Amino acid sequence: MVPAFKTSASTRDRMIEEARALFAERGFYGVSIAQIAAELGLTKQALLHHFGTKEQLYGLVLEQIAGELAGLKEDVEPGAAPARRLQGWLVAMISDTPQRIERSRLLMREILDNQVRAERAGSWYLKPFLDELVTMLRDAPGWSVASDAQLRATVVQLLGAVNYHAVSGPTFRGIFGAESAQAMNDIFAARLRHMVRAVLAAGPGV
Amino acid sequence: MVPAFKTSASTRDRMIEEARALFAERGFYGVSIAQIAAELGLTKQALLHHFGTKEQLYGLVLEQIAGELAGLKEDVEPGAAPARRLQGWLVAMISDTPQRIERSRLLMREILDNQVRAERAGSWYLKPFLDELVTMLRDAPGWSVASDAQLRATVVQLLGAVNYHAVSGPTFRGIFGAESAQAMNDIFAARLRHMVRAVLAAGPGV
DNA sequence: GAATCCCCTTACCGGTTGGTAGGGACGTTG
DNA sequence: CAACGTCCCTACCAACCGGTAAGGGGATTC
Repeated sequence: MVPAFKTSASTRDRMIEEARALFAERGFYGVSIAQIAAELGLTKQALLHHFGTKEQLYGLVLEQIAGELAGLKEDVEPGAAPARRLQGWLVAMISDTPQRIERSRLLMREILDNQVRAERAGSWYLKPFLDELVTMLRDAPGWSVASDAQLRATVVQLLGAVNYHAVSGPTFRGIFGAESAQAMNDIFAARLRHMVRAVLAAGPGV
Repeated sequence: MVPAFKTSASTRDRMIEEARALFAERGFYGVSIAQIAAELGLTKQALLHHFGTKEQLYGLVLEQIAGELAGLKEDVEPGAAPARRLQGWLVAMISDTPQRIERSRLLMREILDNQVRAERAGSWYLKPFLDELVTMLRDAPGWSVASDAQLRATVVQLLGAVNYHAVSGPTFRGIFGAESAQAMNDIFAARLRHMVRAVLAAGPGV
């Protein structure tokens, strides 16, 4: 009986996956490494064996997410115009796959916490991603003359709407019920497409 | 020497104030009651004397915020048209007074955490506030025919942009520097006004 | 078959967590 | 002056935190 790969690699991946889910759900300080390990039927020392410290495990989760974000450029309509691709990317981001919601939650938590844990090694996972969005926006017609501050303010506006929607989804589901939240989700997607179009069309001057 | 009020009330208020600042900065699990007390030169037992448990102290902070949000309706241009007041309120929210940023941070954390701690008594601070915004929007010209889901999706869109901006401010200051962040802030305020105007003018159909 | 490496275990560490018990300083009230 | 309530203290607790030390089982390698 020959396993296709060493089971060790798979265990390590499962650890990162579980850590990602729990960090997204409860935050860095809200989860202990023992809890992550227990979820996989292991002890915390198994985790420490692979990652050394809790901070490093968390760092790997952020790295994984940064990698996903970096790869998004190619994922969404690679040949299309920049404006079209920016829109496609933002709309894709609000689809409610568990992995994407996890990612939004984790990024939001990282934004909230990073000034507290700024000293952590390799803390700046977000900057390349922001720069990428800024670049996509700058390539849109009419936006090449925009200042960096204008581009960033616009990106934050769009990103904020998208991420807030993703993150607040469960809460609204709790408040208003599942079917109402689903209706909200569909309408939000339509509104988002329109908003991106309107923002791009209006240009930086506003 | 007769104090105007018992100093005890003042101490209690200072405790809530300090707890609010620290919970906003580091989150519920990121702060210990001993740290909150130490910031005031007291021991954690002084805190426990007033509030019983850490959860109850946190609950009081949320209650205080809920009270502020409930009072916002009167604060901003009480006589103006609903659309105008909604815009005024959203713009006021992004002004960077420390208390407002704290509030945004805490609300964002609550949204992220509430499904984890949903069982905590009186968890529903957000609903009245959301309902209020929805009501303001429904009173805007052209929006009276909108469905609840349409109104909520729109509110989330606006609220998301505003809160994300408030929360991510420190992070962007860290990434891009203070002066760049300030320029971003000014531009964002202008964009926000325009966005609210555009959203209100476009109506729910989009 | 001995040595080695990988993966994960039990046992343990010092430090911190939220919370309890009890007492003392102080002002108010009878 | 005695009784009492408020406010905050020291002392203490069990539970848990992240991390270290050491070793065992099992496959791989020589």
